[in-house]
Amino acid sequence: MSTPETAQGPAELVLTASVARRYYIDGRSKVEIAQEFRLSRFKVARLLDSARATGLVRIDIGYPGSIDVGLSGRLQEELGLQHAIVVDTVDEHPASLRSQVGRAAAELLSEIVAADDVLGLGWARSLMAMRGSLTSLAPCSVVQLTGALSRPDVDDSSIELVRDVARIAGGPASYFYAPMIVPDATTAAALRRQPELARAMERFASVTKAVVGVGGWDPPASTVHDALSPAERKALRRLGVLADVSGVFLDEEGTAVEAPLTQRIIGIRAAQLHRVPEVIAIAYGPEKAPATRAAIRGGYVTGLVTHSSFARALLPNG
Amino acid sequence: MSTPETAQGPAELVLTASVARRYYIDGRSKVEIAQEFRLSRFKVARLLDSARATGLVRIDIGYPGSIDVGLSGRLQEELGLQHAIVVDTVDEHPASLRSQVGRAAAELLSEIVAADDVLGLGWARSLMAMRGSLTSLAPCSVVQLTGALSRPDVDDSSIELVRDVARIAGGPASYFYAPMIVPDATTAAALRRQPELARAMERFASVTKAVVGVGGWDPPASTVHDALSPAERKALRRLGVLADVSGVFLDEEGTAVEAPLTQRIIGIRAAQLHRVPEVIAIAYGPEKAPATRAAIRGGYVTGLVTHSSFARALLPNG
DNA sequence: CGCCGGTTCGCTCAGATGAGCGGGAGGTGT
DNA sequence: ACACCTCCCGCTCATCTGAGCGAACCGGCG
Repeated sequence: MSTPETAQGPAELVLTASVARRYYIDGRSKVEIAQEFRLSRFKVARLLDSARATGLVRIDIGYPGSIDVGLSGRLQEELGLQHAIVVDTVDEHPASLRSQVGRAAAELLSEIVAADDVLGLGWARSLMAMRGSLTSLAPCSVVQLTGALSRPDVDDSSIELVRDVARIAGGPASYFYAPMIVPDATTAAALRRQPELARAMERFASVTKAVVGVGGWDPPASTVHDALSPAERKALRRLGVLADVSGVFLDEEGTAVEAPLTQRIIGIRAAQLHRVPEVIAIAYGPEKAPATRAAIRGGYVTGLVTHSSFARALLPNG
Repeated sequence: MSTPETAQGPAELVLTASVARRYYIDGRSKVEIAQEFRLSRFKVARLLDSARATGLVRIDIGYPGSIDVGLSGRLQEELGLQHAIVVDTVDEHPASLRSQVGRAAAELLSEIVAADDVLGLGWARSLMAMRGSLTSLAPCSVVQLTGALSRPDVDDSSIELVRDVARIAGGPASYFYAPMIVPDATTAAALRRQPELARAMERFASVTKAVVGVGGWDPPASTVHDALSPAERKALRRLGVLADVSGVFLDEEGTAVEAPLTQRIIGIRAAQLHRVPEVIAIAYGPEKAPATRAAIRGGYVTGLVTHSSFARALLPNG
């Protein structure tokens, strides 16, 4: 009743276990095993089936490192991502999360970036953390995707990021000196016409891989959000903006929202970002899950590096 | 240094894990997996190999019941036994051991005895324990192999055992009323000529499976040993007797020893026992390991039901 | 610039494997 | 006693899989 258990006797059980060991541990073929035990190969196959069915043989996919491969795989499959890396975290402290996720992102980048790639970088603290762990990279071009957004608590600038990564890669860097948000659309347009910026922004079209942070509006957790006035925030919220990805505003469905503020942003535009074949978001802190979901839904993000609780928050069921 | 770890990046790791899940858990073929992931089937094979090699996929053979299948298998293989059942015991109390081992023996008997078998039964407390757990048996003949050996602490007689088992099996019983050891060879010879005994003993030759206990002389742990006088014990020891199996005395090599006492025993003879295709010993209490080893070495025992510490004592290494 | 050891990749082909089938043994109801 | 049923076994055949091989690629090094 309580134990479904196999009805077979102990001799068969021992035989089954021995066969299973020969097959799974010693790696012998069923034909060999059949000869050794004087069985038909069909009998061997049936014994192995029953060993699997009854739980005599247990196979589990382990976690030799800090990456939760199970969650990663589910995330990748269920959200249709090209890459998904979930760091298995117990410590949920933001700084710890950021460094672990940043390290995973650095490893991912080392792995998937080739010399002929053009790597676009957004601006986020998580990207800084990534750079901190980045030790090697194929000699690709590195492109700055947005202007700088100064924060009192972060002294690194966006430009430093791009130059550092380019230095590690040993490839050319495309960067420019401009703020991410300017006071009005006219200033922005003027800035964009500057030869230096115009040249840098031409390169957006050739970006093949990008790494970005994701900012959330609801709940608010975005570097961009923090830089705005209450009125500006309210305006965006009225337009249904839920997320920002490298200065691109998205609603719940992941559709790009053209806000007045959009005109004042110096950086890659929605259409260009959408055309980048691979956009990897680094996201931590489960409160950003809705924003990230929107970005993925809209196709603005095709890869994700995050941590366990975030992944679970993102997944439809558990 | 401390972690040999795979040198591959996280994306490959996740891919490998996903492929491994498809293959090992979902049971898909490598060809299918190759199509799903847009890989060659060779690549899939290599990923799976690396998953095994790096420990990403762990396969272990479990223990759903109380039987230690690993030890059982080793015992069976390394000692060349036809059957070996090792009960996984934590409690080493003799009575508990006896009942657990007895139960396993009962299950083994239910499993391997067929209607056309002739089942011989020796005399030992462990056989009593087996009978207590025996609930079903093919309708075979049951044959008493030795006379009775009364002990103050055991009220069941050998004959009861044979009749009980025959009743459970629903087959004919062959038994006789005689003591196991008689005072002299002449009395024994006279007894053996009795029609009743002679008829019963004729059946020894047709026994196809037997269950026996094993008695040890060094250290002493045998029902037979206990029934002897100090002088008799000394005589046997001088002849190199180390074990008794159903009244058959064996030396360290497992060779049958013809002692004066042998003539005084009513029961199956060494040569006849040796011809029984399958002799299963029920043994518990590691002190009997040397005796059991001798019995197996000599080919008098071809199957064993025992417990963990006994099995380990029996095995050459660990 | 060309050579070379090492590595990865995908091919061929023989051998291994799984799905499905039919046949026989043993149990069951009439 | 008979038909029926179910389980278990081993067959065939199409497919899958592993071992070994050569081609292509890569990163030094002369």
